[in-house]
Amino acid sequence: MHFKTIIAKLLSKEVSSLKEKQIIKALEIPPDSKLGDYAFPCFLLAKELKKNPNEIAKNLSQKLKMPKELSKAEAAGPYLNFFVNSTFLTQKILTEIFEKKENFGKPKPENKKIVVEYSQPNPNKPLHLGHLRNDSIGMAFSNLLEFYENKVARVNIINDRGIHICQGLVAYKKFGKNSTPEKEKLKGDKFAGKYYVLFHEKAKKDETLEKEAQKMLLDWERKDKNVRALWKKSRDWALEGFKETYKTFGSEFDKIYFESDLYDKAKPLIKKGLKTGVFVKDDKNRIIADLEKYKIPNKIILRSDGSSIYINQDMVLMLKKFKDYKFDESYYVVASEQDLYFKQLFKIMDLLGYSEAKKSHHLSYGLVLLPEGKLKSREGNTIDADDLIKQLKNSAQKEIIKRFPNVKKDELEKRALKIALAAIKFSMLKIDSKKNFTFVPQQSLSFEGDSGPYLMYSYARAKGILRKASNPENADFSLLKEKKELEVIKKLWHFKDAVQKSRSSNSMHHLCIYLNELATSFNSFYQDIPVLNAENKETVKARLSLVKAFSIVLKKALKLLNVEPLEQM
RNA sequence: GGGCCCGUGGCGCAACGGAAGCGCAACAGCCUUCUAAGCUGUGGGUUGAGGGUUCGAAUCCCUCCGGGUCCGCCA
Repeated sequence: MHFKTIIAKLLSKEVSSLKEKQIIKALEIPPDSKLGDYAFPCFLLAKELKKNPNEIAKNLSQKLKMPKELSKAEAAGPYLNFFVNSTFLTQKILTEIFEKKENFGKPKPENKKIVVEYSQPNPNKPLHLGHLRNDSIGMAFSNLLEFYENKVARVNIINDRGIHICQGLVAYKKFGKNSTPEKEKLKGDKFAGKYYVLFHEKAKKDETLEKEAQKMLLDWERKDKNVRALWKKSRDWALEGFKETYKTFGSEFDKIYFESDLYDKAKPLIKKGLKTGVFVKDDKNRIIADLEKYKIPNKIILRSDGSSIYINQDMVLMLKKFKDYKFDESYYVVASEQDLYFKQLFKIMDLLGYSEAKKSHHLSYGLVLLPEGKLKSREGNTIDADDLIKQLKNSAQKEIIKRFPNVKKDELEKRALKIALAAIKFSMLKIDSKKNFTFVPQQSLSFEGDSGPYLMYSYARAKGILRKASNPENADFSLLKEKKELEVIKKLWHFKDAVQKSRSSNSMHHLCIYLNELATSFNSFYQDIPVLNAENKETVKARLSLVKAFSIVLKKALKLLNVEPLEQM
């Protein structure tokens, strides 16, 4: 039985006016665990009892008789604070962890099919800091959904069509001299990006370039052989580059969709919309979705010349995803700039009669900013994903060499990369996803304090102890009575709450903040309480069990965040 | 002009309507004992401003101020 239910049963005997359910709802978790594990706010009874809450709390604390699961109830001002029986809790939590292992803290299974779309790179620009936040969220959220026993499809969409693509191609054709990424020793996405930037430099002085790009777009749509061949070559270069970064960063996809396959397949949808009056022709001969009656700005669906608008491909893609995965839920991990766009997309598809729309959710996250302002790749005010990873990896290497001067080169590389990625991912996930993220290098890249490496370090310390001992069998958990031991156990107990908070708010920061608290409690324990040198063998075994339990939960949680822990660092 | 989001100690961030916390930075300590990427302590906040609702507001409502973002025959 859950502790809340036990407390509610206990209280409802004394407080006839409140039903058990109401009490369960009213129970809170005190801000500091020193105050208690659960709190009942006695304001709720003040009116009907005509007493002040402090008095009520005091009276109740004297009257209540504790069952075995609880140790005491203490009045603290207007709150009646309950303490769980720590021996009971320790036994329960540790037993559960060893039984369930990485399934400890698993919430009630949802058993749904879910599609998560994220990353959405642009083939004319290398991946940057914004993608790293996007991918971090997309991967971690997908992992979380899998923990709920959902079948998750991670998908990506490449916007490989349109005038911006042709701009890069024009520049390449004119100035590229049939060069290749190999010849210039550039990663494919960097190579493609170079010509896109070059186009905009040259186009400032030469207006014919823009016209050439427009002409190329028409040729592309006509499926001109030469244009298509060039286009495909360039796109594949970019994709090769992305693939490399994804592999390094740990972004994985079950499927990659291409806008070029989708953009012109919306005709039936548009026909349907016109027939049902969802779409109308406006005075400029454009087809628009009339959304004003829903207090959403109208959306253009087709240009006056009949050519496609970006949203066409997303309309098609939603149905394609459903065809491919029969999803119960579909998430779009896209920055908050596009809040309105997704409102429009979902409304339009809903009006067209597709129930997929109601299953679709925009997982909107705040922009990534630099202290000096917004990222603007065209103006060079950007942070390249590969560069950032490399830079962090270098500083991680330096730290490792300080500690292990004789570490082998490949081991050094491996560890440094994992530490670098942990730093990046954690710094991006620990902030409420709807909030803007200000990237302050000195802080975001820190290996200290509230950071990914801090968590890994705690894990490595735990593993360090476990390596030096044999597996603790038949430990007597009741020997764990130290305050610092109990603090860790209580944190382990709260793992599930953190998972559920992250799920219900669509933000991984709850889990991150929890993990930092968990690791802090462990480090404090580590500092004060000897494990291998405890006073007797039985205590050694009990403490080893605690260390092991901690390592199991932390490892699982890090994996949810898509952070790979190190056994040694 | 309208919509959405945000405003919490110097900086970056937490806080189911309930008892303002964490990390950097600053200052003072702790390595002959399981990894000091750590631990312990000190200082620092009328939660942008003003009203309202409530026993109780950082949190909900209104007004204002500041910042971001969107409102394209761009993607």
